[in-house]
Amino acid sequence: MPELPEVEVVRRGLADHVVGRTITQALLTGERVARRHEAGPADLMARVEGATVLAVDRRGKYLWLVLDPPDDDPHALVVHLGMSGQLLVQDADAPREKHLHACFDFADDGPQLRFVDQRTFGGLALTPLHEDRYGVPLAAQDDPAGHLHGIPEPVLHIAPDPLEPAFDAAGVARRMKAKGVAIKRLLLDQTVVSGIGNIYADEALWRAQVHGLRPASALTKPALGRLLGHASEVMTEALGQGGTSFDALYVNVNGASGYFDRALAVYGQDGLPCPRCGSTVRREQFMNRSSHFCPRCQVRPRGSSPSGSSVSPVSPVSSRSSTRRP
DNA sequence: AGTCAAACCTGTTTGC
DNA sequence: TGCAAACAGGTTTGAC
Repeated sequence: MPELPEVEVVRRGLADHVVGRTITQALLTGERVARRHEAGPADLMARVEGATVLAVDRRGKYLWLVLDPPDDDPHALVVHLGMSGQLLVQDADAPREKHLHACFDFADDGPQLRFVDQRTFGGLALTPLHEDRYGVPLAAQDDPAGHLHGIPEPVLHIAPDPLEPAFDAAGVARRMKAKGVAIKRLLLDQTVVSGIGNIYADEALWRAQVHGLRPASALTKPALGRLLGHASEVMTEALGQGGTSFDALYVNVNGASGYFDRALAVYGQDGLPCPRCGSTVRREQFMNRSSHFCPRCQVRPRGSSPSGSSVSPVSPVSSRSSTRRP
């Protein structure tokens, strides 16, 4: 479940279902799921045994279980869902998923935590926590339980996401303004701002009426600030709908889908009318991925092919075409 | 340094 | 109908 709202849905599910529980056994299948864990899957399995889950934190698309291990050396179990990863809370006797790669049992004999991943771009790693470069304190004073927070090693290079207190929109806008690269590239660059993927990049650009190929330096700082505001807003709205899912691959810890796909303006809507002006939404390849945009609301920068002089005015419409999902 | 394509995978949809 | 190609929410790597 890739982008920020979907990962946050999972984080909340884990906070409800695994915090406070003690792991009695971990079972990882194959080498690949722990390929980012230097010491290998056997080491990971051995070291989480007996650990209690203190909290579940997230930055961008990364999430991690803060562990209180028996040897008192604070660590986090970092999870990235990749393109198709799922964390599921399942009864121990529930059938084994086809792409199950990791399974955690708890001392209370309650439901298991399972990591299921069809495409195996996701994975698990056990790493120490570090002081944040961006302002999250290693020991969170405002945590009533006194739990250790901070940022795990594989997440240190990731910038804050728009939904966390450490996010500095003006600072990000300033950094973007200094670059001559396409604005969509920066929205997707997790070291500039994290959590935004292909869906919410396209939706934020549409809301801001900016074409993704526009050089960031050609936008004003206020315009960049507005774009980041739209990104934050669209992801908050998606979170309120349980995230975006087109199929059963993107589900919460209970296996349920979110509903934000019904509210998408451009992503996956090629050939359908723009909800704002009625022009036909286009899909084009740029940056090696599909980009969806309204050719009228989002003016292509000069010089980018195909030459964009063929945009004809279309009278505004007040409601969506019937070809859209009702 | 910055940009691009390829690589990592499996499954589904689309096109001939 | 069958088969192949294209495509999918992400990140990292290495080659220019």
